[in-house]
Amino acid sequence: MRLTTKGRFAVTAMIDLGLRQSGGPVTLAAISQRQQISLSYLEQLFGKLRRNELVESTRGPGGGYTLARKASEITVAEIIVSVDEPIDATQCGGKENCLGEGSRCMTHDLWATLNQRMVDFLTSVTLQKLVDDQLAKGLLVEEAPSLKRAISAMPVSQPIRINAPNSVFALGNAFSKA
Amino acid sequence: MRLTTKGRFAVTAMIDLGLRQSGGPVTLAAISQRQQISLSYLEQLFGKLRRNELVESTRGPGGGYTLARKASEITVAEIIVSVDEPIDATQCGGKENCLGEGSRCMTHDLWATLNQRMVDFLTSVTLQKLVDDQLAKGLLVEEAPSLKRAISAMPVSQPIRINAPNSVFALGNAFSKA
DNA sequence: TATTTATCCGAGTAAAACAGTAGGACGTTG
DNA sequence: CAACGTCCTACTGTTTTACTCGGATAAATA
Repeated sequence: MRLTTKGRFAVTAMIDLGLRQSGGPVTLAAISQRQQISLSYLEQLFGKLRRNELVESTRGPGGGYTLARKASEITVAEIIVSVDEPIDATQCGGKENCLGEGSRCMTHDLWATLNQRMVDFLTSVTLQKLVDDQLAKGLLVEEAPSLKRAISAMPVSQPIRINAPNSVFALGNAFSKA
Repeated sequence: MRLTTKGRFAVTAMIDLGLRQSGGPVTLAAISQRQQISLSYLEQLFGKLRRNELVESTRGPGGGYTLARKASEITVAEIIVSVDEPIDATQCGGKENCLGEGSRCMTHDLWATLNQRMVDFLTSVTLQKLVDDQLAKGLLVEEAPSLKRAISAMPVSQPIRINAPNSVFALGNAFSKA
């Protein structure tokens, strides 16, 4: 369970998808524009989401992505582990690297429990809930333009590059130090 | 709230300290040997722990570190934020960088809540509890040798270098993907 | 006073992960 | 076939992680 901007972007994009998929497949280009996430990056993320069977894709014109299941059956935890896939447990996984003794590495249980709490929480939050939250906030989802060619002359806002690993879970402001 | 091996080492070292401080100040060299953490690295960590007033130091021979408070009054959360100090919130902190609209960046509440849950949990765990857990596991804390010079000819086990960022919170095994 | 013990402290470093880009191949639709 | 849109691999710059190194400082002991 790792928590980075990658996971946040994935969740954000999935919300966007959940909000608009009623009108057929949603293109990454559209999500890219709305959410200010670079297209190539989205392609990476959705490749993983598709391989984890959270979304389905249809290619060619008119194509795009749709949710593979109902939004109420997709959890935030699933989204996050899909894109932020866990590297093989380098800690005290199976072997003894802490101290050869029979004792687990002292904090093992602590981290395991913490992780479980995080997973539990994120599992309890469905995509549907996040979508509803957005709708409740008065966000109005305008219909996708039926004219295919109406988009060409849009001012392409430059996506801002933030290149800061872990910039999400610098979530430390909740815990400022005196 | 960031979670790395640095935080884990700090907690581990603090447990070690909590277990042995009854016999006076504990040296980092001793912790280094017992917990297989490099001395220099420990110095870094304890520098932060001291500046955050979780430990106190006495210099010179016979010196070392002691807990600045009772172990029951030190939380794991404090230890972690001390060493893994939060970088300034690069997300959507105060300004609008998500989307200029009035809406917070869609997932803002989600991350804030998750973070709070993590903090709550880690705050609920005291160092005393972890120390007790270790004692309950039958770990026997041998007395520090009263002979000062009895240590010289010990086989110095080479600390293993693991240079793997985030290797702790690859805590993903609890959530393996089908 | 010299030596040993130990904490302090800043700078430096290799490897890794993060956040993204580049360039193209492949499949649909019109 | 051309436009569209997904697919895929590889590459890159930056930041962070996880350390090491060299020395300064302070306190006890010889």
